[in-house]
Amino acid sequence: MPHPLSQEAVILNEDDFLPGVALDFVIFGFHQNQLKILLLEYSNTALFALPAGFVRKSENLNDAARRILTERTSLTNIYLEQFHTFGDLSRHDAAPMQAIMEAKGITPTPDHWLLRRFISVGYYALIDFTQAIPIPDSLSDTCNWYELTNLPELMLDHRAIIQKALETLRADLDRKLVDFNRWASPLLSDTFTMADLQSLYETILDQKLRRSSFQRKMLSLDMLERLDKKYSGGAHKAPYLYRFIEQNKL
Amino acid sequence: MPHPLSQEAVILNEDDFLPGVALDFVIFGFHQNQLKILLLEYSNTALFALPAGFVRKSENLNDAARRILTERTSLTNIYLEQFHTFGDLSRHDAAPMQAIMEAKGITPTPDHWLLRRFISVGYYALIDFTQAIPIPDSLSDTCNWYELTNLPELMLDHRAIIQKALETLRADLDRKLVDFNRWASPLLSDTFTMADLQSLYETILDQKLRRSSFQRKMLSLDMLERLDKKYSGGAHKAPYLYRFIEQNKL
DNA sequence: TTACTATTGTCTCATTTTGTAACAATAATA
DNA sequence: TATTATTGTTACAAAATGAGACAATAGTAA
Repeated sequence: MPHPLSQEAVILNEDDFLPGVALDFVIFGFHQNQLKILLLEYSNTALFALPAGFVRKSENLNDAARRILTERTSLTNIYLEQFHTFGDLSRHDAAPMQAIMEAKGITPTPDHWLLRRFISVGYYALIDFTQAIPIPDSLSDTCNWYELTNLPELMLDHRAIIQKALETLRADLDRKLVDFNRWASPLLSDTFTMADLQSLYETILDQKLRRSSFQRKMLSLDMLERLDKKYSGGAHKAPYLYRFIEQNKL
Repeated sequence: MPHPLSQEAVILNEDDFLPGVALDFVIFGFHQNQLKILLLEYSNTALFALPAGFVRKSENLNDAARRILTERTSLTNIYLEQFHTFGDLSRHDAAPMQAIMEAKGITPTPDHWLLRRFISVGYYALIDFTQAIPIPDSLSDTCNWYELTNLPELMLDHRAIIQKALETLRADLDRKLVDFNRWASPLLSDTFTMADLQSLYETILDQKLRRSSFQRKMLSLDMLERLDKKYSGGAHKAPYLYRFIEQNKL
């Protein structure tokens, strides 16, 4: 059952959007040692695809990215980063989109604007996937989380786009972690333990980290504020809770 | 005097290109401790701008970038890197382009495609500016090198684009230096001394580096091949010459 | 109450990397 | 032959990181 909000988009009007430009999103969802990705599934086509959208004619590129991200996840104020723009001719294949539209009962003319070539600006986001309410777009049936290690068959070059996003996220992690607290990003809860943070790192980087080195490094970044202890009920010493220092305190 | 090649482009046809997408180029030129940038000047307008271009309908984005770069510099096989895509509404101002066209004797209709909004994909390149033969495009009078530390007034957000390109180049320098020898990039001559290489680094990073540390670091990267000494005629010990190790030897 | 266990915060020491300066080698010149 | 500027390398200090040990402690089991 498509989300009611998505109905209006069926009448997506070519004239409302910048021509030739699309946005593709690699939305990483983290929770308890799991890293997932938000994908759309199209009816009767067995095609999975990254969430995507277009730029309104009087809308900033980055604002369009935030708008679309909110439309798909129901979340606002999300950590969002542009990582690459894709423009190979091999990306252009009208067939999948045509199949998708026909599955929705639409018969596009051969020169329908959605079948034309697009340059695609790639963005990635990182959120807690339990916080989001995935909402399909007008042409898709489902919008769900899939494990990064076990992705279904994807449209066109979408797997390569995911790979590039993951590499960028991994390379940027230290530097961009500071930005997390600029946004009310629901990635970690407001307070968290050092083990929580380490688990986030280990899941994204897909490698074990040394506990003492990790703690030393994180504390040296001067971005964490130590709070009270957390009595978790576990049969062991209680860890401290931490919070990202607010921007105006830095 | 416009270059003869540029005449054909006056009849730049909207139908040949992808709509809505432009490419902007920050072409860094290095030579003997100087870092310059290639800029176009438009007739009777006192407007300077980055070289730019459009993507043909049956051309890869990156191929378009190479083509345009060659058109402006007459150089092929250049180290070229996409760094960001710009899409703010504030970038869209038809007035400068209208002034430029009118200075060329063209009176565009108000909805002329060149006056519309574009999303701009930014690329940077790094070459030896003595190797290039700058060629103006169809709308500009001159195409010349300007010192990075003393740039003229630029159109729109072009100064911010340069700043972003420079930050990216500086951050990528170590990692991307390896790519130099994939291309027959005329940045350093085929063989060079360690001092030459250090001078390149110091000019781009705009900071002095320690000689012994630099040498140690460069040699540890295992990308340089030591050749014979260079007897320069200077009253001092002759330095070794180096060359980037060819890809297939790595 | 008292062991016992799992986890935590911190410390120590070894290793590696980097910063800094010194040194001898040497190619031209005076 | 002495002098000078520059080079390649080494030596040592300082800093960063890797790897493990240790005591502290919150619960559980006896």
